[in-house]
Amino acid sequence: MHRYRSHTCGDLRETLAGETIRLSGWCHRIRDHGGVLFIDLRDHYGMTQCVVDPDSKAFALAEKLRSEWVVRIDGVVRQRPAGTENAEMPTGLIEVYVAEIEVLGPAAELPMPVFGEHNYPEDIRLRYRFLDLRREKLHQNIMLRGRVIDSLRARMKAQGFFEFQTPILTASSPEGARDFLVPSRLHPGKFYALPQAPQQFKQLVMAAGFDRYFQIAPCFRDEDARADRSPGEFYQLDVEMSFVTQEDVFEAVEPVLRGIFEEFGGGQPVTQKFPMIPYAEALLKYGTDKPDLRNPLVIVDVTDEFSRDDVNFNAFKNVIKAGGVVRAIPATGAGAQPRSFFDKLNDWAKGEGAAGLGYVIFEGEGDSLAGKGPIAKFLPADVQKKIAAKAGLKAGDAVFFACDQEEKAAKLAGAARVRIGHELKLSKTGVFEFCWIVDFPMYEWNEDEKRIDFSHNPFSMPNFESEAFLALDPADEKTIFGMKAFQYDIVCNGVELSSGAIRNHRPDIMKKAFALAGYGEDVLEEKFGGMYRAFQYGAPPHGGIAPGVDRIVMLLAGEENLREIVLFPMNQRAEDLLMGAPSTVTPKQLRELHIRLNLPDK
RNA sequence: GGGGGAGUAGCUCAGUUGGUUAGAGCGCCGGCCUGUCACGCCGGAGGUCGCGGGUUCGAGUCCCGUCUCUCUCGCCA
Repeated sequence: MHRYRSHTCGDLRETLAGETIRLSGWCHRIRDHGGVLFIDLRDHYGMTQCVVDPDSKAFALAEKLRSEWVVRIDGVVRQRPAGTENAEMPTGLIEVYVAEIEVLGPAAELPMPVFGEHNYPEDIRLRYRFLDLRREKLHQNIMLRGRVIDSLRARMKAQGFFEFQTPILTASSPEGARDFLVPSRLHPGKFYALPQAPQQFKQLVMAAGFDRYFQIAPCFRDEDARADRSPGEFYQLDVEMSFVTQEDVFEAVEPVLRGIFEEFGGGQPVTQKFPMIPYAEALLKYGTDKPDLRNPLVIVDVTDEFSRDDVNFNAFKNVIKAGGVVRAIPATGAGAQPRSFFDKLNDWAKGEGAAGLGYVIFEGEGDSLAGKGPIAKFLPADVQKKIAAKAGLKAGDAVFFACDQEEKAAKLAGAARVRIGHELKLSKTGVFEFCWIVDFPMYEWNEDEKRIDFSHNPFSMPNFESEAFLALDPADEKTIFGMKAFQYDIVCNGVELSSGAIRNHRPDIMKKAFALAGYGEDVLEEKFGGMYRAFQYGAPPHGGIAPGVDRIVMLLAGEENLREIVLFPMNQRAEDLLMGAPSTVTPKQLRELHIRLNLPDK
């Protein structure tokens, strides 16, 4: 017999009745009836009910066991007496009659129970993560994560992709997120940085003549956390390929994601052909570049309707005169809602910093729509009818209006759309709705620094004829801001899963692209020297994408926080409460690095 | 960095208008119990009410400060 076990706690079935076996595991739950005592023994594989009675020489020890003690049990498998089977347990037809118990690891009183599905404070869960991970849901989530990553690898390899490893200690990059810095001992005063993503490396891999790169890549960014954004570190399915168009990237990646969601999504339907939505259209119709398509509401622009001479609603007209727009958010079926529904949304909008949300409720039969509500009287009947037609409204529906400068109005309308869809329970559930967002603008206006800036990735190829791009006048802002890039996102259920681009592999176009954003060639040389150099010596056209592994697993696990699908996550303040990171270091360590602390006064 | 919420027993929470000895469930300790699977019954221990200050005859409760946790916005090419 093996020192610790002959079977796991998930193995035993009635076919093994009569056999002498050995199990090791955790005492999940103990039920002591005095004369008979039940121990649910749990391990990674399952749970088995073990029984002890006074005829067993293990009885005295069994009475001392407590939750989460680790024990070895020797006993005989037997069918449970008729009427005591438990259909909810895979091992529920049998039990183990215990002959001997050995305590392998006693447990102190628990700061949080493993048994049950209660919610516990995050800090306790994180400090005692090893206990939290024993709980069924979290344990399953971690196993799901591993299976998803296995499947991603298999699917990528099946498509001819090859996994490469890129450095973790690299150079600080000037754009984007804050870097995590690592001081160099050999070069006092200099620092390595942890990669925000292997972006430049994967492009260099293409320049180096490899093809179809992928990596389950760790990425590090020193930015504040969100529910769907881990502080510090996260993983991407990093992908890059040579001699490809945007469509080639889509065709490579779409089946991988669709397949993963079909394999692990619990049978929930997955979008078969991801629709392509231009960025500008997404902002208009959904008020965001990561629309949740489960929500059927579609925003429309009604600036023209409110601009008409026979409309006297000056609150909006004055904003329109100042360059603003009016967006209409349909609220299907909201006519039946109480007044408080409309007031609550209005209050919420004010809390978001907006002036408010105007609304009209439509009543009547068939063609005889009649608008009601505080601002209906400012709108002539045919304007009401036009708005209703545009927004697809009928009697019994309502419509909300967001009026502001375009960017703000779109954002508010988008948030209102989500809220209205949620309140009215209009969104589909139990589906994964995917889409591509395409045609991102290449440049945007940087209001803080009053200059033209890259709107996303400075390495993206502008969607613009090469010679015309090289000849562009930096003062031609209309053309510059109207220009799109070969830049795209994948969105699923309102979660941005992935961002990618066809890269700018031509040094001349890159130089021009940076010049338009106000950067000289010296900046290009200094900050992206390796890559810029590589592109001077024969670089292939290439492009890629990088879906966020953590967010994929989060969606598949049905969780709303990344901490539920990561083994040892940090808290919101980027602290690891279990390991005690970050921590102070010894003066010797600092001396070797030639670092002296200069801490802020408390 | 801004805003919201929270902090009372090991854990989850209740605690009225400021008023006697701060309670319940789970857990823990002891006792009873031979078929439970959220076992049941009886008893017990366990509290700096986050911390500091203030108002008051009297503060878990009101005020000020501070710390911690959490959500959210800024931020995340």
